[in-house]
Amino acid sequence: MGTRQRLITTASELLAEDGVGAVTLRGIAKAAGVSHGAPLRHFSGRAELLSAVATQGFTELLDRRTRLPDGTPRERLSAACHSYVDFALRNPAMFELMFRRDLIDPDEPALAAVSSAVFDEFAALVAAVGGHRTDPRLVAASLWAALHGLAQLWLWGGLAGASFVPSPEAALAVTLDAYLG
Amino acid sequence: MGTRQRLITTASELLAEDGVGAVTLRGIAKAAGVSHGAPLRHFSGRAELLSAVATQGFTELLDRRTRLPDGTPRERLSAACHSYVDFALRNPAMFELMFRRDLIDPDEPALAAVSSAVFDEFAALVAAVGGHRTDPRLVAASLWAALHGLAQLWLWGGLAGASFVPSPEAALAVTLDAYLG
DNA sequence: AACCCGAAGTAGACAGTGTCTACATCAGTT
DNA sequence: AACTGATGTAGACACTGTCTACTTCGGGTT
Repeated sequence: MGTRQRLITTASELLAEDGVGAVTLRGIAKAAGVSHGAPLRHFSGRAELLSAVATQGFTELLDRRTRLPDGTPRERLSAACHSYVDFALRNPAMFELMFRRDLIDPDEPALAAVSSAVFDEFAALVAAVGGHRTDPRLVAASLWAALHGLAQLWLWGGLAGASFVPSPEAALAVTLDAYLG
Repeated sequence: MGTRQRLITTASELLAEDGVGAVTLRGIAKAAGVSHGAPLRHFSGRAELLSAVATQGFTELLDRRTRLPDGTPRERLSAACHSYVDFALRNPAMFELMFRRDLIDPDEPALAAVSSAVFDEFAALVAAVGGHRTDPRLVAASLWAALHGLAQLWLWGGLAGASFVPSPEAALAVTLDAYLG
């Protein structure tokens, strides 16, 4: 495995183990067994390396979409929604990195391609269900945002101090009921 | 105005002007006209200062809730939803700071109090509308997450590269229609 | 009045960060 | 054989947050 790929792999491992704050260029280099300047021979800077890591995250998200179980369009859409929230809760650091535009470069071609592919796939699932009053892609954007906010708010622990703490599954059920019920 | 309050005010101004990345402890001190070590006489560290700034953000959010126009419960809830997204889009840096748990301390008493008050206020608005099949607070959590995700996704520009770019107003309309329609 | 003491501010230091530059190594081409 | 470009190293620089002396100064106590 070349140094470039090992840097990406090492960064992914550090990310999963110690969180976004621990993913430092020098730390990655040390963990990969190279000097602190070596990463700059393969990436223009930290943003480009982390963008490559985030691209892997979006790719896994896309893979989950293509491996949905058979069933009615509605069942497939519901499974995709569960899958999105499940991915975020299982890989909190990766999920955070994927939407931290101060750490990654959203204009990175590979990253932009796979992230918009994720949206297009999702929009196709929404369109397949049908029965909407407006453009399915508009509904898809709204529903995706709802899922995204659910994951984000839950990871943030924003409701931890409130008087009422719902489970993410229960909140997701309400969300799906609102859109699909 | 005491130094402590001036530090908070200066930090808020820097945040609004130059974004989250520019809000550095030393930069705040310089802009406030004190030495780089002075802030530590009033705050235990960066997290405590930024938590105070974020608390002001949540307080403004709460103020918006208490100044909703008269009308039916449904109209008031709709106005609150618009207000939330509007706040996020108008104050992107503040909105980002308010949910960056690596920069602030969510357990800060004042911050935890006002943020959960925002949720409780919102849950009360949802409950006033009525007609839900489940606990209104559960619906409130789901709807809040939808609004939050909408603002977040829009600020992130995640759909900028996609083949279809909806306006935030249109997406919000779909969201409200799903929950209230 | 003399003393003290704690709060507030300053300046310096330290480790850590991303990035730049000079240098070394080494395989492949001409 | 000599050059060349890619790859890696080591050092430096400016910047960050935080810690630790050191000063300054105003208000109470004795």
